[in-house]
Amino acid sequence: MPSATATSELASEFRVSLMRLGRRLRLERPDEGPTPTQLAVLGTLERHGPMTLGELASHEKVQPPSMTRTTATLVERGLLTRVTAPADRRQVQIAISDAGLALLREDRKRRDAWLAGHFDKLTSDERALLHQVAPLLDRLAQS
Amino acid sequence: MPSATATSELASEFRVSLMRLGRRLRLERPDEGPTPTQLAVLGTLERHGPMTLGELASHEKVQPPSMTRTTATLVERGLLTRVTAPADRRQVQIAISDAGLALLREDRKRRDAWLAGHFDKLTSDERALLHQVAPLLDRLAQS
DNA sequence: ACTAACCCTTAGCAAGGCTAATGAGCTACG
DNA sequence: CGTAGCTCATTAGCCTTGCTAAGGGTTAGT
Repeated sequence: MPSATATSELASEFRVSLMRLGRRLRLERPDEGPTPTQLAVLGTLERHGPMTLGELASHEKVQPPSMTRTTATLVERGLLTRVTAPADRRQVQIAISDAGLALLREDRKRRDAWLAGHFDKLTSDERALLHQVAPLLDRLAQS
Repeated sequence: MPSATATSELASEFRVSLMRLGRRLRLERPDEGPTPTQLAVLGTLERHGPMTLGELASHEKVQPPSMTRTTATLVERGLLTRVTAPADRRQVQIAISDAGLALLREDRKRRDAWLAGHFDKLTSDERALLHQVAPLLDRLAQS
């Protein structure tokens, strides 16, 4: 049974570790390729299909203006398509384009290289741990 | 035995989840209090004791100029002390001040409130999972 | 038909990464 | 010694990516 202190301590260390790994991952970005934020958007659209800008924003835990800008960049590069929703013309439907899909797949091989590389060095127990923890992170992010 | 695809997929989803939770955590910041970056620095200094700016930067996975700026802000607010190292006067010793310690402790209660709060809602298995995974994240960040 | 609510965008700000170039201090070697 | 070169930190300046506030177009409700 964890004491209150232990829980708070866990929360604190966990958060710091999270941030460090986030920064470390950011370092792996090649200069040409998409940024982590952009990649997250592409990945989400690939996994969940087209959605409105607002849905996408709330999914990614950012405010709509931030998503407007992020998607604008990606549309400019032809990686997303963006059409006014026919049913409700206030909304904008965002979808990943073929070019986006291609880039995503090609990029993933390279992008996740070191992470996957290091994953390979983990024991299978540790890998299983990460596998279990990913949805948990999402549940925390949702709450 | 995980296939190459599964490993890469795990890496990818894990990364996206990581980013989302990071953003979600960022939202919890009160307007007055220290930012996540600042808090990470304070926490690291509390846990590991005084160190030079360079050590701190490499510990936190940022470049020295970034750490110069971050610490400058914190020194200005009296949360860190900063003295030229006597042995090597190029170096700067950074330490957390009493005010910094006080703020850190007081703030942790509040800051980690929702995370700890949600931790409390997890099963103890899940909590154990997070406990195991924090050092793992650090190992990945180090590599 | 008017008003209210909603979705997105525009404008502008802050935090916090980065690189490149500079300054100050140490070290090693002729 | 003295100087040439390295190392640590800083300065200057850039970019991304969060945010809020305010505004425009669209829809829905009375």
